[in-house]
Amino acid sequence: MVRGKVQLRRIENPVHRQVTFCKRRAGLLKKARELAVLCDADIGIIIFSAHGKLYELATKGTMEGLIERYKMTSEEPQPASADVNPPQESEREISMLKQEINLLHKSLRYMFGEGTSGHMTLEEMYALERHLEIWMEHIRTMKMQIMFQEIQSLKNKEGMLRATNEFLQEKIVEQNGHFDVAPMTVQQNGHFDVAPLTATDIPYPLTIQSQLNNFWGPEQGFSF
Amino acid sequence: MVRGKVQLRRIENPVHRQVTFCKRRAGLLKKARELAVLCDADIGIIIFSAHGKLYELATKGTMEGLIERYKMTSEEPQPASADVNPPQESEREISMLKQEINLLHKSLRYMFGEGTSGHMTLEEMYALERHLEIWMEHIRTMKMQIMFQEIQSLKNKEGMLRATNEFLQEKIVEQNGHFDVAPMTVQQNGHFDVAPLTATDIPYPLTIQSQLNNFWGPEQGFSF
DNA sequence: AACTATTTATAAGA
DNA sequence: TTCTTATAAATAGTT
Repeated sequence: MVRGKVQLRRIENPVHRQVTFCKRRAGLLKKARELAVLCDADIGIIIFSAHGKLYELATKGTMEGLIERYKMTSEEPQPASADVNPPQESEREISMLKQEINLLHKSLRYMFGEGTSGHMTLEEMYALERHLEIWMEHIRTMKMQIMFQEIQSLKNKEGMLRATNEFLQEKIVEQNGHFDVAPMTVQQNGHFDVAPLTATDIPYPLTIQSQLNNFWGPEQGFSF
Repeated sequence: MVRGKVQLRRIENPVHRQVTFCKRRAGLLKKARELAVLCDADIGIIIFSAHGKLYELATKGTMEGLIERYKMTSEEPQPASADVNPPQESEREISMLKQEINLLHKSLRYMFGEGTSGHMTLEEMYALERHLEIWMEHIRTMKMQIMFQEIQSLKNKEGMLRATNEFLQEKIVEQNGHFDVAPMTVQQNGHFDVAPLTATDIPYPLTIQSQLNNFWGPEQGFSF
């Protein structure tokens, strides 16, 4: 454009070309900055020199941000491809999602006793606490159901055995006319004391265990 | 500029601003095209007007192509900052993370019976199946521990009561010289049959239930 | 990198 | 928006 109009074609002289590239590149970026300021526009410019060197300008935020916005805007006509956020948004979202997944994994590990809770941060512990409150409700409900079943079963068995004992004792009294068997008592520690008997090493039928296995069942109990 | 130097600040008059935007935008793009041709450069320009309208120029290939090249070139020098992925990568990652979180939430809901499994897709069911396999291992382990404790406790009680019964029967035989009490048997259904006794509505001491509650404990059992 | 003669871009007005 | 035009800005060629 000066001192001899420039032809709109590649400058063959490498030195001339390099100089012109340098000058015009600066001019282009200056014009872009002016346009951005004067007209309140957001401009991103990417320039690759003939040798592949990168020059860039982003008049607002980062180039990545402008690119994201570009993709959002230019893809809108095709609403098929869903959420393309600005990059800070994307990164924040990724970070938050990763955090949540991490917490869920840790929670599961923690719940099932695989992880050492020492690896959790305080923040994670707070979050986990909230989750655990909900889960504890479910667990308590399940526990209560199981307890109820178990208690019913034991009540039944205990009652039967006690009735048998009473019956036998009555029989003895009936036939003997006097008590020489002390009444059986159930202690708080869950052990039985029968006065005239040393209750060590008393054999018991395996059928009891079989029945219990059947009651809990390999597919029953906690298998929900 | 012309007829009065232009201040490098936003043009307040909206009409002037719009006109200037139009003119200078055209000029900028023209300059960019000239630079690209003269100096054999590849240039991409993204312009967002103040109202969000997009204008773009790519002197070689498509804007997407230039963006890809930009990301490749600009990320190479900084291998330190971790995952600044190309946008498809980011989107894919977000999508996958969201999917996993969704699955975990659904799994928890499913596990604790809140959700209707009908809302899960086949893919989710497969993934959940893999998770459940692991969790089932933990649950089974826990169940086995509880079963073991319970069985030990019941063995103890049953053994005690059986010993007591045997002792009482011996007592009777000893004093009577003959059997008129049928031996107690334990059936597969978990009910006791005592020959001379109709075992309905037999009272039992509440201490049994108290002991069981203590055994499971409001803070014991599943409270891990 | 600096200079400068010109061309080019463009602000204001129509 | 587009055209005109006076003038500022950009820059090719030179040093």
